[in-house]
Amino acid sequence: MSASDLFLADCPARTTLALVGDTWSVVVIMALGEGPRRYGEVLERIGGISKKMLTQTLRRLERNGLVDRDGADYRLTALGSSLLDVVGALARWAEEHTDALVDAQAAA
Amino acid sequence: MSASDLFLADCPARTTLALVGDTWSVVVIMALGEGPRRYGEVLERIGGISKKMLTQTLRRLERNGLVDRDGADYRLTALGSSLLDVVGALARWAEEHTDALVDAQAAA
DNA sequence: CAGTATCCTATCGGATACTG
DNA sequence: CAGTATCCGATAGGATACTG
Repeated sequence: MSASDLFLADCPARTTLALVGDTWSVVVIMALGEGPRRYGEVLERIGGISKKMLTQTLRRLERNGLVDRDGADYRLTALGSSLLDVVGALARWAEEHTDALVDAQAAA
Repeated sequence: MSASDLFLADCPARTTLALVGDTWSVVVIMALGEGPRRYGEVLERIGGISKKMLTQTLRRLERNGLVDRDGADYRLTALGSSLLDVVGALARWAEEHTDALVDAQAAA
């Protein structure tokens, strides 16, 4: 079914998955999904992120072509926007199922 | 728009996001999405995963109510299945946009 | 077969202080 | 304002060997 098999070790899709496999990428993408933002705006929008991690996350997203940068102005690229939908679904799931997750943890 | 705001630092959805914020959770969920599997089957299905990480990932998913366990038989719970759709979309995105990602990295 | 135990390195991520 | 530099602890993750 899949052209490239996610279950293969050398599959590039694995690398791609790793892109969102960290604490902040998803949240930063969501933040920029609201529109172009300046560094300081993103920093304020996202509670708890440090300047270090914000810079680091933005640089990686930029390096992977998901974010476009002009000085301190950041915005999603077309590629980044296409990820926004997927990531949005993930965030929505997270928000909707938080109770169930918390319950499960408590029961364990 | 969102009941719980993903951008707030103390939002439980953040914790939930962290659940898939690692290398293996998504792949393991995809693997179990194909049906109930035994430990060794999952290990063989997923290239490159170590026994240590498989066990660790399965335990965490179990603790969070996404995976049900009976001895060495594992399967997704209803909650886990609901995540499968979302995670599937993510995996599909990863597979579809691999080329663009690779190009972007090369250009950088 | 299904793990556990141990060791090791790399990365994650926060705190703080500094710079142009 | 928009970072960079440095230090620190915690976790991720691989390799290998061992156990019932």
